[in-house]
Amino acid sequence: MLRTHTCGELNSKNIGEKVILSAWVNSYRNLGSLIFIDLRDRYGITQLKFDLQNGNQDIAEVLKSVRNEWVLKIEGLVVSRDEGAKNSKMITGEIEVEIESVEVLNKCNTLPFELNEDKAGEANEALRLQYRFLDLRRPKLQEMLKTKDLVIRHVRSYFQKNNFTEVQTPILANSSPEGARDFLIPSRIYPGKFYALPQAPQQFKQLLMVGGLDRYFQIAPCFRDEDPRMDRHYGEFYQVDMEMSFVEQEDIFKIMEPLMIELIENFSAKKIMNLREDRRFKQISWTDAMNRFGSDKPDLRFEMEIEDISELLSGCDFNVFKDQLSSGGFIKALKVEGGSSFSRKEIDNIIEEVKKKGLKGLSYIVLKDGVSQSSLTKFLGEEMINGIVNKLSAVDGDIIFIATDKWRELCLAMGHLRNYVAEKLNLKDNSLAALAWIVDFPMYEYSEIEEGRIDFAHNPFSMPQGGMESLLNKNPLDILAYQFDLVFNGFEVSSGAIRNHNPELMYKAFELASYTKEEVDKNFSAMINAFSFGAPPHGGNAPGIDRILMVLNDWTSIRDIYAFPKDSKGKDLMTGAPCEIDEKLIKELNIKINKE
RNA sequence: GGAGCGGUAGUUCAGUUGGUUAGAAUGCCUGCCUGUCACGCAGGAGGUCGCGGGUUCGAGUCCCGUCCGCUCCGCCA
Repeated sequence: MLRTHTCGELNSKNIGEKVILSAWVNSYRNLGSLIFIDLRDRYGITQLKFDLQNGNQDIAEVLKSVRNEWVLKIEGLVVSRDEGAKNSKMITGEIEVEIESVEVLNKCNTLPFELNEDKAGEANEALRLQYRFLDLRRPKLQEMLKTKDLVIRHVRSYFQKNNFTEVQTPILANSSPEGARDFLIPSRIYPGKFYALPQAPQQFKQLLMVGGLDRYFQIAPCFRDEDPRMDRHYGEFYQVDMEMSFVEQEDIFKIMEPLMIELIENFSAKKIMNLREDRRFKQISWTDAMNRFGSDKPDLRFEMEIEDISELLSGCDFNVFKDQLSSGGFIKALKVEGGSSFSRKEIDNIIEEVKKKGLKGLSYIVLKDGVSQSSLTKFLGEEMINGIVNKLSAVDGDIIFIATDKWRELCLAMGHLRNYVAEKLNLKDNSLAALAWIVDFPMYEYSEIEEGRIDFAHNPFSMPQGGMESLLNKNPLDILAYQFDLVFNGFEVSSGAIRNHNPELMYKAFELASYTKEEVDKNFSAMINAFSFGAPPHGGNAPGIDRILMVLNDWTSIRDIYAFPKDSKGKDLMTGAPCEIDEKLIKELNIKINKE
């Protein structure tokens, strides 16, 4: 037998028992004639002791040679620690185990980095990734994997309770022309043809609705070959994918909201704010979010709203503003409470920061010692400056930032400014959870690739609000979609939509984005064909499980949420993937490698 | 593809205006130590300062190139 107990469960009730423990050496303290060894497993730490002077000398010799992270099996007697030798910080601190026999189950090389980050700081991530199996021994990562498991269990049981069926959709799927870059898999049986790993089970889950499943969910792997970000893991990630039939947008919200609240309450200490009176989530239209917060994923833990002052300055003589207004641009302002204390250098840094977003300049009004100072005064005059100050209800001690540009660029730049300043002023309070739905996304936008062309703003499969009538009569750029995101502390944690289930509507929707019927048939034949066999109205959404965990735990890197993450260039530093492949296999797949 | 920051002992980092033999903590090795719990004390080993070139009497430090990592932009409906 290798163990009778784990290292986290022995206490004063076990005093007098003979036990067997097998685990890792967390640390050892050789006092000369007495040795203490902390034995660690997933469950905790138990202190072992042995009298080197008076005890069995064979055992003493073994114990003296023991080093960190060796794997030991010991048999011993649970004894009470002397008063004063008890350790209240340890769960097992009332007792210790007197070693009666020891077996070294395995030794350990000198570690490539300190497992205890208190000793030399947390090691370089690349090194930790290379030795991920060691990194995983640290309590922090043990805790993460445990929490992730509990969250997924919670999600599963929630959907099962609500009559959803979990279905596994294919991993070997078709390449789709929309969206992200695909991972391709060459077909051996059909030379020159490829499978693609699904970017999301989007099409399959909609086909499940046509198949009458009514309520589907899956902890679904998704694959996208795009460069990573701190909140975006390279290559693969998991979504809680769900879809429902015979529902409107509100029905999806009503299923998702209690789940999100449960997750936050069960798996974080965050206090949920920003709820409506009826405990429902607030909804902000996309246009509103852009105008007020300069982002389609605003951080709502703090107020600080952007104000439009275009009208106020419509008669101004300042050429920069005048020109922008006359060519359809806007002027927006952001008040930062207490911002008058920013130094000249801090303000310069802030200006540099928003210039990264394409803004040509940023003006400001400082309200200090009862007067307003601004380089704009000589262009706008006292009266207009006062007008701006009044409109923003600014008081002494505040600073107002002002910028002008085309609407979209201006919104995003002001949003970046809002975020940057909030971080600087520590307004992002991690003890809070602010969620909201961003709704009414535009269906179409001007293409960024081709001048004048209209393209889908997001998902071509979303239902346009107003249906066929909108598609026929409205300016495409004014058509909204039943498409929504869930934002949580400034992160987009879910994205969803009511789908377009009507073939005629779908052809028309694609037509407005300059797709011919032939192109639609070619690329989306499975969907369109299925929808012409009595597809029910349906919709759903897909929260990113890793991103939610990241936000819940205030982790600053999504890689921390994976047992075996890729680095930011898509490499697995531990296994070496991706790697070169045997010539034979390549030949069999009928592909050629161009090694230029 | 572009930008910013970084790369010095096994690990985490410091290293001034270019100037003697490149330091600290921790880890590793040896010795001492009976109540430690991040044990303590004493000693020791350990460095191609990412790599290549250049400037200089002299380069970890300055310049050029290059590789690697992280973050951001592009990209990701």
